[in-house]
Amino acid sequence: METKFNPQAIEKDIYEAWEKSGAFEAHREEGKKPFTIVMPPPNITGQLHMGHAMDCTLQDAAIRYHRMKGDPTLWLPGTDHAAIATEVKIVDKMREEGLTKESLGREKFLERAWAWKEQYGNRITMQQRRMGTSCDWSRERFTMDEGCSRAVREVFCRLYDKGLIYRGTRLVNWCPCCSTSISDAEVEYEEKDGNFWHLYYPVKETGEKLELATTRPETMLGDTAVAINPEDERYKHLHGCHVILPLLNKEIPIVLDEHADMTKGTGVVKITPAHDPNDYEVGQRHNLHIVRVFTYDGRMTGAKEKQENDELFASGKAAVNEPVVLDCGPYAGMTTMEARKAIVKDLEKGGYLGQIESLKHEVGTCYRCHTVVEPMVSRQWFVKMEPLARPAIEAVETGKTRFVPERFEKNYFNWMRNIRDWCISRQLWWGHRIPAWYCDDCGEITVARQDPDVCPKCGSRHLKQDEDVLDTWFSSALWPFSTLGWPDNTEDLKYFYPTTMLVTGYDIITFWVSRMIFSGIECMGETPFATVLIHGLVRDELGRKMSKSLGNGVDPLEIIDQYGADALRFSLLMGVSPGNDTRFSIDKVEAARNFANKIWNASRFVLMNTQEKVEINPDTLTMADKWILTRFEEAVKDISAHNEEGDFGLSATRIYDFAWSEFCDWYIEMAKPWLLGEDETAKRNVQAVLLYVLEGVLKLLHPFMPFLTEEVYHYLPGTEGFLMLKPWPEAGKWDFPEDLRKMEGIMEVIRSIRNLRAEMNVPAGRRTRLMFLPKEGWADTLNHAGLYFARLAGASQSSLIEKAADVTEKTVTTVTGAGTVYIPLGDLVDIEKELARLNKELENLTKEISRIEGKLNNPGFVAKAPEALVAGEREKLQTNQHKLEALKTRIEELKETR
RNA sequence: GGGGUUUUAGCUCAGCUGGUUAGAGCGUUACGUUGACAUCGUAAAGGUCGGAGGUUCGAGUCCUCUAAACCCCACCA
Repeated sequence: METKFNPQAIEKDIYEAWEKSGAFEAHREEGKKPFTIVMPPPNITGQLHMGHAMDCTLQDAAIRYHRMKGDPTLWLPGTDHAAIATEVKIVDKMREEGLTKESLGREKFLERAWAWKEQYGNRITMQQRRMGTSCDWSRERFTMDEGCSRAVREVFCRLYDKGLIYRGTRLVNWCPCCSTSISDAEVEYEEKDGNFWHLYYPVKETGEKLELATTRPETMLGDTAVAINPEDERYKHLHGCHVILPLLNKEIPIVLDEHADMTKGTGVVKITPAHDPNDYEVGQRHNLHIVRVFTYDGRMTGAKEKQENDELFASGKAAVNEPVVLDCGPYAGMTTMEARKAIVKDLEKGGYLGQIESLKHEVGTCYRCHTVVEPMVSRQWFVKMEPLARPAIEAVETGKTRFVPERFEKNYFNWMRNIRDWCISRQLWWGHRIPAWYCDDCGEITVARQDPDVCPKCGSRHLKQDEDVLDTWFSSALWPFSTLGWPDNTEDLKYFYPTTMLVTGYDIITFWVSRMIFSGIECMGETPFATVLIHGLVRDELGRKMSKSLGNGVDPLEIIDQYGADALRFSLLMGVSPGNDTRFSIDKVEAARNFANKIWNASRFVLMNTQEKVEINPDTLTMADKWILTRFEEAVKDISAHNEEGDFGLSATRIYDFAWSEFCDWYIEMAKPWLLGEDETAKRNVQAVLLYVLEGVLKLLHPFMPFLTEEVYHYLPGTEGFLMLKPWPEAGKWDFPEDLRKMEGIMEVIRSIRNLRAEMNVPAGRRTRLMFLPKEGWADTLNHAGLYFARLAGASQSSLIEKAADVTEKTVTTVTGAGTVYIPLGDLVDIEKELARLNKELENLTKEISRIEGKLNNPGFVAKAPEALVAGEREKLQTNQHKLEALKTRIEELKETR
């Protein structure tokens, strides 16, 4: 073994060996409860980032832990086609070549998209392999593969047949840049500077000027009413009147509606049903015309759009509330921002413009391209949410699905209880095409599992499939069961559904988690997972979100190349608590790398001293052996418990502390004298314990640092096969509380001596004699610890004395729970300094004693605190009183000698 | 407007159902290469746990109020 752990040299080989051997593959074992995770499928848009790395690490830790525990485990991987995100990327790339979607045509475009999927999908799975991901690649899926597509179509048809999917003309969020509708969840709000333009609309009947305010004057061409509150005293006289819409000179009604808030502005609102969600609803209530003035790519409509629209109406195929399109005349073809300027200017000219206030307001933007979204009335497909949301809410209320940490339930409920119908159609080409056909002859809509040849109503062959595709989340919503073979009732589906745990970030609870829950209940009759383990975001060193635009993203692969996958994984777990964001820093990675190296070298040490497998002989164990075995089992219990809870941050910290501080810094150091000594029994003892605990440490650490532990395991004598398939350590074999107590007493003595030596500036190389005046019950233990004092406390010789008076030389002293330690230091001892030091110790001790006494003299404490606690305090008091006595005696002695 | 998170050592963060003198890593200081490891060891300095009340024998931990930072949802014509 090399003196340094070199991850680059081993990771690739180990991963290939694992994968080739089939170690990742899931096996159904009837009668045993499986542990199942479906991996959140990364988008095929690019490459993995730190968020994926964390997601992946958490899942792999859970999977490896359960695999070692003997649960049949399935971790099902895959990728997501990410309709809009991928399409945007492909179009961008085409633009560089001077191509457009339209010039290429749908078919050619899709060819490109599949090629893209091939390239980037593979790149992602390669990256996942580098992370050490132990998922079952034989079951890898893609949201647009044949099976998933079949599931999508099946769900679409079922919901359609039940009336839960419908086509309707509604106001939707429209991204003019991506040129598609997007769902409510895909709108992000950003604060932007804007203005409040006050406008005057003349009242036809009275001639007065009605003042109102708007943030979007360019929509005024589409106004089909103004609203006032029915209760508003200021405008009672206007009930039933009309206003003349400036610029267009068009008469529109004044309607009475609650939406008009008397306390805001003038209490008058202009109503643009085609381009504002609230106005749309007002329009529905009052049966207003809907006039569309924007094109789908964000410009003002003109003669061309109007003509198309007129033709639609003429053909009789217009929807019930199909909007009318306005030819905006001089504004036609302008972008909305250009039109805004022009219209404001013209309003001013006409004397219709009042004051302009500036304000900040939240503006909806597209989550993909951050273009301001335009609410638009258009014909889309929707999922009726209310009936689906109800059981999904109940599933979480009743605990069938549990969020960890629990607080994220509130997010979920908040979203689900205020849910609106889900717009699922997208005006894109990359995705699952909507399985609906329109008959050119009779207008019948056919939704079918199999592509129809003829119209089932009129028998016509002139069928056209809907041009749109489905929202990418429609297929991801089915992921927990579509990937297991649904709609067929496969063996995998029967055995692994519902899955055990879903691991994901809090940012996609609404997008994804909620939709999987209602889809699972709807299609499978059962919630798709028992636990949702939520983690936070990985931020940069300054706490900022990692993003392309900031250029502060860190590529996981670069970190792996430099420090190894284990270091990266461990750094993403250490000190992380569930649901909270974490900052990525190279310092943490280095700390993790150092830890890996520490384990490597500890293993190297054990192996240099142990050539063959040695079994533990319980009869010959020393105090130190029993101590480490007991502490090991405590670590096993704690780590197992944290793993069960999905609290891997605590597990990682615990194994770090146990391995480094207790095993390396203490036990290995205490083992050295025995290994170098003559006593063969003692030597074998220590070898056995070293091997045993090391193997245990490797197992406990394996879920977090799989490569290192697997590699080292192979060097251990008497091992064969993969560590990843070995059983998880069990506690319950070793428990020596008495030796634990003694050992800790000795450790305190050693620490005190080291402390004293440092304080007295004793050169590290200078060995000194030690004399102990033991406290009752400790003589034997101290006597047997000579080797440890020699090794760990710089003792040349240690001996017991019976009374303080036996000390005849100049010494410094430290008082411990096990007794008083005298260190003859000759010339190094300055009596005055020593007295000052001891007096300070005395002071501290006195304070501590009075604190405990205060506690014990409190009748409430003695009466109400648990007995064990009170007893503990009493014992502590006693120990400290002993120390105090010893200290006082020592001070007196010193005073005499001066 | 509704909801949530965070606030603990110079920095990054742990601290489970309230119970030793509040911990770790990094950084700082001093000493140290004793054959596993300088990607190391030993020791030290550093915190009235954002503030104010309260509950309790006992509060970093529970409750109320409050301050600051951040996030989610809804809305702003």
